[in-house]
Amino acid sequence: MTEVEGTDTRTRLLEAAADLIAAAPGEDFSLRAVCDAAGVKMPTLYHFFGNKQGLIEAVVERGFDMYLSAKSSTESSGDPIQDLRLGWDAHVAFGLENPGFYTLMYGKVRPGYSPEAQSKPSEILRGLTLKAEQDGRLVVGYEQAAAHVLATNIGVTLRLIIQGKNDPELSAGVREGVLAAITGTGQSEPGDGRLGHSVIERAAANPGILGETETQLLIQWIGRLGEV
Amino acid sequence: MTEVEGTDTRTRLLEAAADLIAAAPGEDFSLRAVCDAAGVKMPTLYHFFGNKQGLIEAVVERGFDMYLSAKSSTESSGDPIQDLRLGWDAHVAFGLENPGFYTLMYGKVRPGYSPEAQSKPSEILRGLTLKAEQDGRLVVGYEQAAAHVLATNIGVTLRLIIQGKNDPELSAGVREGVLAAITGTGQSEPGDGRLGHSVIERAAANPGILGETETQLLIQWIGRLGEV
DNA sequence: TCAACCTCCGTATCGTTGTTACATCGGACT
DNA sequence: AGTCCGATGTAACAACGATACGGAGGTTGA
Repeated sequence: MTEVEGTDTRTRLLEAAADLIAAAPGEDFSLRAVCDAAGVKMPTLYHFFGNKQGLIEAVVERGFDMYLSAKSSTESSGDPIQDLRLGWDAHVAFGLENPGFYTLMYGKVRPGYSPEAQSKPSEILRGLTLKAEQDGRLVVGYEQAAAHVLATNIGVTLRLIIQGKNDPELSAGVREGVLAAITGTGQSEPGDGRLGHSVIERAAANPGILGETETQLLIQWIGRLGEV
Repeated sequence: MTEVEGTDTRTRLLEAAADLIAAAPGEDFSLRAVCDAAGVKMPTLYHFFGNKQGLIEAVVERGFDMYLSAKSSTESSGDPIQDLRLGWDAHVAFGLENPGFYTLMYGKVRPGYSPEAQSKPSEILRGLTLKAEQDGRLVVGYEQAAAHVLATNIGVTLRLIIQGKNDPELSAGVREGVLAAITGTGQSEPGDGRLGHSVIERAAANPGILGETETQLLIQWIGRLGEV
């Protein structure tokens, strides 16, 4: 810009690239456009990022940071399954709000290609399923459960991005189906250590029936029943 | 070329493009390479396909034909749910065997972009879920069920392509979870009168755990959950 | 102090890409 | 025979990613 530019060049390039990507999702943006927006020539960009892929990865990493900071603020209900639910919704919401970033992060499908930054959210997800497993809530291994959740969560989000409009019913439907599948809801025998899980799942899946506080209380009470 | 060329030029271009795409998934192939492989100059390609996108769409359409012919040969069990299962597996198998085609068909994620040829398989899918609905097998609308199946099926397939190796456990797990979700099997049905009985009995048997009023409230809430 | 050095950045250029204007050839129809 | 149209080639364009090269400015070390 003609104004003073307090931010350093690298950051300016990164933000310019992020803007262009957000404006036109996909990776079909021009490095020259990025340089123009940042008020710099191309070798400068190459100096900082090596090549286009380097710039994209830096942008993606930045996107994941945004995603994680947006996610970490809304994820700690105590109940791991409920955390999975919140994480699912946060994932979908981020994808719909930032389709440009999201398609770069999860929409690029090449065999063997998995951005470095993807590992962090996956780690968090596995942490949640591990906790759920330790609580005896899963009927499949925690890694299997995490893969199950991840694949479907991405699938739904990409689908929603493609069709442009959000579809809470689809997202919630798939989400509950997935959670039911990994928790074995409906197949649990009384007294097998998973007391009341179907009730909890059902209540949490439909917060409108009981209301948020009642649902939370219900989960808490059933937990106390199970402890004894 | 020097050899005889029985196939017509358009087909040769199509096959050359398909080969290049299959060799290096994605759409980052050169039109000149296609022309060289087909023994033709570029204006010929433009004469038949207009532009690169046109060529890609033609290749995609060809891919869908392959997919459908591979699918239709293994899909008629009479039972719509079982057909969905077979269709799911055929979908995954095709994606893993033809990642190049598949990523072009379903891996391209741009808001509002949906290849023409995609509508055919989606139509078939909706036909199956409609039949299932008419048979009274679904607990959600057939369109919702179809969207549910499609999003997860694509999600799993893309995931398997990315991680290179097949994972029948993941595919089957998600598949059964999805089918359970749309058919209602494995989940406690609304109004089946059994939701939370073990919880209620335990609470009623031990009024000291929650206290009288809480227990009463719990029973009431679970009743409301079951009514819906 | 001064020369070596490193970071940052511009000039100019290269090879490749998608795309198009224009010309050519050959068969089909009138 | 003449005209038209589909199919193909020649040549060129602009935009792209990438790179070789050089220079300005500050920092460092003897």
